[in-house]
Amino acid sequence: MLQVQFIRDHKETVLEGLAKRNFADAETIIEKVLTVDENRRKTQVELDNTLAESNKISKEIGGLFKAGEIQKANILKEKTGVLKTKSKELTESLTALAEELQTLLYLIPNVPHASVKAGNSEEDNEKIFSEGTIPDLGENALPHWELAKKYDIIDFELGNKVTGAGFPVYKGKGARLQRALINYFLDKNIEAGYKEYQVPHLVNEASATATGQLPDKDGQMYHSKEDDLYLIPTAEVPITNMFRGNLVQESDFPITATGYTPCFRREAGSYGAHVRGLNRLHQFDKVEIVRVEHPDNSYNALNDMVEHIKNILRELKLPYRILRLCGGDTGFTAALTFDFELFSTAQDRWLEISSASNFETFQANRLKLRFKNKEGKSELAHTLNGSSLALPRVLAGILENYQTEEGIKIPEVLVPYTGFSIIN
RNA sequence: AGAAAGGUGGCCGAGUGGUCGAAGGCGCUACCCUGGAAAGGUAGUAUACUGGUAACGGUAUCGAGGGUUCGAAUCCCUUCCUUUCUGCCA
Repeated sequence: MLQVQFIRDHKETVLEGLAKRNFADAETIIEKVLTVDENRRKTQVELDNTLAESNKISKEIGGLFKAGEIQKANILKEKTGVLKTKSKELTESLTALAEELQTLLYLIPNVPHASVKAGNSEEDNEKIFSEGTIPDLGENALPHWELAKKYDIIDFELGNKVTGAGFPVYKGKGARLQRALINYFLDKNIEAGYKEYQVPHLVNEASATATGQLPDKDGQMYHSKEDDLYLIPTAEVPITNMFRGNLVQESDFPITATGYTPCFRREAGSYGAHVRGLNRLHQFDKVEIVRVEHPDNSYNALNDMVEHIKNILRELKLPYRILRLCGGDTGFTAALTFDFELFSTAQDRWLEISSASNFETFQANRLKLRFKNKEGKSELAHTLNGSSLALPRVLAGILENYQTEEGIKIPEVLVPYTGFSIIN
């Protein structure tokens, strides 16, 4: 959520930013925000004055009662009746205006960073880096879902039976490879200075709202109605919310966190070949990294995160590229996002495996996550997060890119974690 | 799940209807004292919204939301959370 104050002071910047996202009706909404905000302030002042008067009279009444001047007190009492009605009305309109403002602000996405290019879809994303060799697998290369069946390491039908589509069962070496990847990722993150957390997999409404899942993506989360809890779509939600409402010291920066969790997504409305196999699931595993940073340092931090993820993919010897997302493809809450895509040789397409973003103050505003600056004032911090990394597509990439006549080789760095070097 | 007790500022803790944003202590900051430090002394030290160039004001906030009252941290209702006991159990 953007700060009203910011919109008030930097209207043009906001409009230019939203134009890069191709955000419809930006001008209308911003104008409305400004009008409602002005009304809100006016009402606030009027209410404050009314209450001030009422408070003053109450004090006088107290004094009169003490002095035994009951009659005078009773006269004043009548006066407060009018003020009470007035303040009640004003409170109601203030609440209504505040709600209206809030609803409007929830509609407005983050203002993209200066480096973000205008654009509508993934077509307009900029490729800024690529690395790794795409292996020559020959004619007989199989997509991962065929390989999974051939070696009996992932069972989609079994998951179907137990739960439904999009909930695979990992078996034998498949399960061990999955567990190895989780441990490997966590170890890499810890080595880079991230503190490991094990967090709840269900969150309350306040948490889902603070990181921006609600109200924007309501239908995309699994929801336990009875307890009013949401299954997390990403570890970003519980991890970032650990810091909700905090007032930290500048010396606490950088605050870094990593955690492994399963992620649950309803993925309502996804169909077709692009969702085959591990490409899109209702439950998948992911290791996440989160940072809370001083505003002056958040883009350095984002850079660090990108370098860190590069490093992991380099070690795994997987061919990948990095995209800087265009305005239209950048998530609602992010100011700048780098997507990492892995080349799936057998599917002949790029698969998104990580996304690293700086949210600037957009999340911190809802989170009320602040720090004391040098002047002793509290100021919103910047939050960032990234996947390091998402499991299923990395797994798919390994299966596909490392397939040989003899079986699927395991990347060298993973062998100490798996305890075997080939799946055959 | 049932019963009881409780939720007050960065922390501890007092406060059961009136100048209480809240005693006292700890912590923190500045200054005094000191060769330096400790101890001691003095002062300051919540957040949000809002008015004002500023100085300085106003309003709200004692878990949250309602209510009673001229007036609520204090009384009533709802709700959430914590602790203890009982129950259940990985």
